[in-house]
Amino acid sequence: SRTKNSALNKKMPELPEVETIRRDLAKKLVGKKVSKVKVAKKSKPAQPSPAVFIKNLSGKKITDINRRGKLLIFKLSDDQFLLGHLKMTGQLIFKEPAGKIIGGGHPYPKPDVGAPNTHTRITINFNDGSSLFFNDQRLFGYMRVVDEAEKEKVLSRFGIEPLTKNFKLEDFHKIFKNRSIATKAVLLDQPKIAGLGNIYVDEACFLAKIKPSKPANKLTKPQREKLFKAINKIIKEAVAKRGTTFNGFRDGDGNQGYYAKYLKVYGRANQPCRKCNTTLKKSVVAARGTVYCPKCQK
DNA sequence: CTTCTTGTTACTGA
DNA sequence: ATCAGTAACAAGAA
Repeated sequence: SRTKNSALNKKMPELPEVETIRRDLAKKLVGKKVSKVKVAKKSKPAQPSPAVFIKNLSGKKITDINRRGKLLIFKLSDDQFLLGHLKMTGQLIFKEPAGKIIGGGHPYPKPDVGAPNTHTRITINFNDGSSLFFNDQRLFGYMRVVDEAEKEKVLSRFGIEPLTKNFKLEDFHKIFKNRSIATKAVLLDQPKIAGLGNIYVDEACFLAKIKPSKPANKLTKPQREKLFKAINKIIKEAVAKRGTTFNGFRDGDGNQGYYAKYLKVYGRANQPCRKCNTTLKKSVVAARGTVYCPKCQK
C-alpha cells in the first residue's frame, strides 16, 4: 500500500538522531582544523552562498559541538559558530583519511558509509586528512557560519529542551494553555518545545494514551503530566538506541540507529496495536501523517 | 500527469 | 502581541 511504501521513505532526523550525530562527531572533530571546503554544483545548503561559506569556514578550528533541538552548533576558533540543520534528508558523515590503518591492520572505513555520493553537497577536509560530508537529497538542510550575536538570535527561537533542567512540567502546562490547536501541533511547535518531530510526537502521544488530534486546551492536567513524562522517556530511550533509521538516517559514521524496532505506532498504520491488537489508524493531524490506536488513545 | 511525503519559515488574517 | 492556518520549498516514489 501507499502507506507502507511511503513510510519506507521517511528520513527525518529529530532530537535523538541529531544528538547521536553530535556525540559521534564530537569525538572525531574537536581539535581538528579545516584545511579545505568543497561545495557541489547543487549548492543551496552552503549559506549564505557557496563562496562566502567557503571563506567563512576555511582555516577554522572546531573547538566544541553542541545541539539545540534539531540544530547542530559547531563552536569554531575566532568566536565563530557553524550552524548545521539536516531538515528532512540531511546527513553528516565523517570519514577517516583514506587508507588509514586502524587496529589490526584493516583499512578504514570498511564498509562504505555512503559518502561521498551523488547527494554530497558540502565536503569539509581537515588538517589530518579526515573529511566530513554533508549529504542532502532534497536540499532543505543548510550549514552556515555565524558570529555569537547571530547564533544567539537563532537560538532565541527555540522552546524548552527535553532532557535538560529547562524542561519543566510547569512550563509544559503553560504551553498547552489557551491553545485550541491539536496536541500534536503544539508538540511540533519548535519555538515552544524543541526537537520533537513526527516520529517521537506520535510515539509520545501513544505512550501517554492521548489522541494526537485532541485540542491542546482540552487535555486534563494529569494528561499533560503524562505527556510530559512520555516525551522524556521516549527521547531518552531513543537517544540510548542511537535514534531511528527508517531508511535515511545515518549516525556520524554512516551507521543506522536501532530505535525503529521499538516504535509502537509510527510507520505501523493498519497493523495491530502492540498493546490491545486493535488495528492502528492513520489520519492527518497538523498537516502530518499521524498513526494512533483508536482504542488506547483518547 | 497528479498526489503524497516532512521541517521550517514566511506570510496571511483574526 | 499572539494565535491559527496555509503556501512554499525540494526530490522522488507511486
